[in-house]
Amino acid sequence: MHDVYIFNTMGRNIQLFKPLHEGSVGFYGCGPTVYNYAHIGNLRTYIFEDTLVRMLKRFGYEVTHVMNITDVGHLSSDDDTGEDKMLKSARERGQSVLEIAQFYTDAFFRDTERLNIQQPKIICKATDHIQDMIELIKRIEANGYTYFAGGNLYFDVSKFDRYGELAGLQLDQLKAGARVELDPNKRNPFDFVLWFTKSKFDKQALLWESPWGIGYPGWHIECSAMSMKYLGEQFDIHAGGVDHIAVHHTNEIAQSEAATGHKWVNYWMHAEFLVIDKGKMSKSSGSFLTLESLIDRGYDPLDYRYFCLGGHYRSQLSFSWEGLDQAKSARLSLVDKVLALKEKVAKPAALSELGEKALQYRSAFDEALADDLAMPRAMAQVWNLLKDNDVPAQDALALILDMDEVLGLDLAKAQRKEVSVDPETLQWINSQIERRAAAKKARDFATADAIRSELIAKGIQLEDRPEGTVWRLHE
RNA sequence: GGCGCCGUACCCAAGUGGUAAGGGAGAGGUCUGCAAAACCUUUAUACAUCGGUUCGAUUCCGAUCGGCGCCUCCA
Repeated sequence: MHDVYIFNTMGRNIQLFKPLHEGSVGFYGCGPTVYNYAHIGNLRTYIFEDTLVRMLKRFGYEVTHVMNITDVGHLSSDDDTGEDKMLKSARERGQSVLEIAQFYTDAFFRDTERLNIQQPKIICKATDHIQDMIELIKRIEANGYTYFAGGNLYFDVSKFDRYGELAGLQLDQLKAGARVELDPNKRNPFDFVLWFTKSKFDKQALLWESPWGIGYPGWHIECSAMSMKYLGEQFDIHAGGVDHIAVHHTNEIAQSEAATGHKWVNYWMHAEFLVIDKGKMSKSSGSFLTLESLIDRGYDPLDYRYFCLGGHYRSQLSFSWEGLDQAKSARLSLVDKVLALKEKVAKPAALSELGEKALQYRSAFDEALADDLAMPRAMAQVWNLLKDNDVPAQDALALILDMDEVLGLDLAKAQRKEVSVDPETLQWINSQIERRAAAKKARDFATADAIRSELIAKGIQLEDRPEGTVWRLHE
């Protein structure tokens, strides 16, 4: 097992990762609220989490990855003035909440699959765990951390000493929320709702019985309840986007530890934003790009995955079409190199028999991974390996495929796109190639070049190799 | 108003107290009838600005300018 260092938001420094149970990792990643499509900024975070899990597995850990699906309780604001996002979406589209949730859940996993993101071991829906949430809230209440006001059960942050530690919040800066419309029921602006029974919006189907009345859970409680259910009352790593630090995760910590009386999560990891036009991508600002829209523009989802691998997860990454083009070129080049290696050697070397040079690259690659998931440095090693002519081809192939277990670029399955061309076109192309070969033989280069031009105009690029002419689709 | 982050070549992006990884793009070359592909070489004399600490700073400290994020739903 390899030592792994990660940046812990709690403490804001890089720490040696020590799992609760040797050899295994309990990992909870905040999942999507399924009221709309995920945009590529959201997807960056899931690519990060996937890379993290792959890295831990590479170093010998057994990872139990849990992800929630938020299909209720996530309000458009954190007091009772907000409307539930799911209900709002359902109302606007004239569909049931169930239909909306299912539709966008499917869309989400279709995206993650196309990005070669491995499915979490456990995927849990909030609506399937209402009872777990109620039980947890009862514990919080029994421990004296709650109060009931205006029909809702609130968490009283003043009762929790360490409130705000994750984000470095200071409770005495209450006026910080001056811009926000305050919920008059709250004793403290940072208090948050555990259970709603009252809201000005029509709740219809999404209501459950509870000790506090018929209603629905606050947003934060689902992550506490479900993570504890599947990972235990204390577990190793909890990850999400940086936007969750100050509110969502801060509140999760407060309620979780208020319920159990002990520490909940050991390491907090947060992915920075994808920014576009000097701002984060968001559903409201109009800068909303889905994976589908990238595909429509001719990109492979893995181009985007490669793009994300180019920046460190704790740094904002600037998205631009030019940047995506660059990632696409680089990825295609990588695929070409792997294909060339595959053509060169019958089969890759066994990892246990790698030569010294290859082992050096492997070691440097692993060092980068183990140093807070430094993917840009890891990628540099990939390229250094591929450029080094002193590494035997079978070693290089074995190692690049080994590295790809973490990169997730699907290099093992890499193949030339040309295989998808229909037989008729194929026959035509081959006949053109034969005509050109004949012209070349007769030293009629004008005709030969004309044929080549005609093909390139149709997106077919010829390559004269020593063993004969081959072609490829040209983009 | 409070808290935090960032500013590295044409673009994306690492990194270090002792003068800068990698990728894309560009340039030159080898090969080729010519291309393409491949390969080779090449592309940052002040790493935003101004001070300070230091033998020495891009890397540490302070200020300034610019950008971003969170504090409000948000990955």
